[in-house]
Amino acid sequence: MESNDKSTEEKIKAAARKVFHTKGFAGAKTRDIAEEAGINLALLNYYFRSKEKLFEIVMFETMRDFFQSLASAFNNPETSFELKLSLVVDNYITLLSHEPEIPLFIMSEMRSNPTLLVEKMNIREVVINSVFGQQMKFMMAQKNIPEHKFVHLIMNFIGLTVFPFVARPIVKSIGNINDDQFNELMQERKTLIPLWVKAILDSM
Amino acid sequence: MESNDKSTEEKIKAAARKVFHTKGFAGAKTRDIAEEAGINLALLNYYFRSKEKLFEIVMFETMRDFFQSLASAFNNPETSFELKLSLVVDNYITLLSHEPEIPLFIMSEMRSNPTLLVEKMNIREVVINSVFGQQMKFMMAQKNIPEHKFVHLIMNFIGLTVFPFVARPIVKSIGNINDDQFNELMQERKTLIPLWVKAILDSM
DNA sequence: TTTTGATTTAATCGTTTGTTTAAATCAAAA
DNA sequence: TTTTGATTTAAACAAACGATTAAATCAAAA
Repeated sequence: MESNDKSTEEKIKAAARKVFHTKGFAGAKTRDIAEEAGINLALLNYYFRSKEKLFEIVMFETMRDFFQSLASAFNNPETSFELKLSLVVDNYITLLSHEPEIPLFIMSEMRSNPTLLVEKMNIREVVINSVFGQQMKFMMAQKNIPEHKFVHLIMNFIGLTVFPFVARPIVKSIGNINDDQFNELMQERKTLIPLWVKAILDSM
Repeated sequence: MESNDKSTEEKIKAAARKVFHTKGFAGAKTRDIAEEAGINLALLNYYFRSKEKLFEIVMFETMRDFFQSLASAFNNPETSFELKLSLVVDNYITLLSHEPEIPLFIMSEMRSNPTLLVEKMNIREVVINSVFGQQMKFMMAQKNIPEHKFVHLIMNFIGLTVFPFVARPIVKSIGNINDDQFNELMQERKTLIPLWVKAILDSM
């Protein structure tokens, strides 16, 4: 009973994750999720009280997946700034190669829910107070780069990594490539992005 | 009569643009649009046949705005590669400072409509066959940069420019800044991004 | 076996939402 | 002024959708 419980609940959650990620909250219909999970519509409301409740769970777990790999890699005190850079890029591209819809999903839903989601997991703390953040500020001080450029560099770093997944249809069109070739390009970026970030740093 | 026609039709289209841009197709309700336009609900179907039809018009005009400034700047044969780079970045950041929701809107709707929209305005032609594209390939040849890196460079260039607007809530949170300060940062990027792109090119 | 509580289903309810209809209003032409 | 056609509105329809209900099923405990 218990094992089947978990299985059904997980099955619904996995289906909800898939449908919410690809269609967004407003575009996802409870009947779509039920069909995707292979269950009756009423089961969805039996396990989770409502569409909203189910969505909150999916959103929370998605953001956890998305920011947790960042946070853990950012706070390893053993590794150098350069190594952490490579590790984070590697983690992200690996994660997004399996679930490429995550960034667009998060950004889209944030536009409807501007403050609430950002505050829940306070990204500012994760980024600024992390070992990585401190190492980066130290390096900027060494190179006489003004403090306010910190945000620019974070934007560049995350943008170079995440943007291709957000703009995947356009990228595939411009490069005239399929999904496999797109993933190959992203694998290449694991080594290229750290080089580019360093080049940007040196140019400032 | 005629002048009032146009005025009402434009008023509806402007309202639709605003609501579609911020809520997406599925999240936008025809009643929201009617209220935003200050008109009766039935008027929407009187001027435009349906929600879908109205959406198609908004989407077409939005993509035209978004890619046309690109295309025209890309195909000026007078300007050098470096100057074109600066002009395109400047155009884009100016446009997006006024309508920051456009990129997220386009990307979100593409996920529901993968092929149709990309094919309509064939971005590949605009980018690859443009003077800018040819100048870039020439420069890459001079620097012995392998051809397949072309897509990487385009991703970097557009990503550095567009991504901050897509991730605006997160950027504002990380930088602990308000909308005005965000726009200031974007103004700075008008001069910074061309420098960074050159730094990236030199590192390859 | 019978009982009990959890799980699953079919059917339906009430609201939202896109669209239509029929009538009212208005501005210009006759 | 009357007429005509375009414009606008109030009201309602029909389908989609989120949620609930009541009954059926099933697995384990008594």
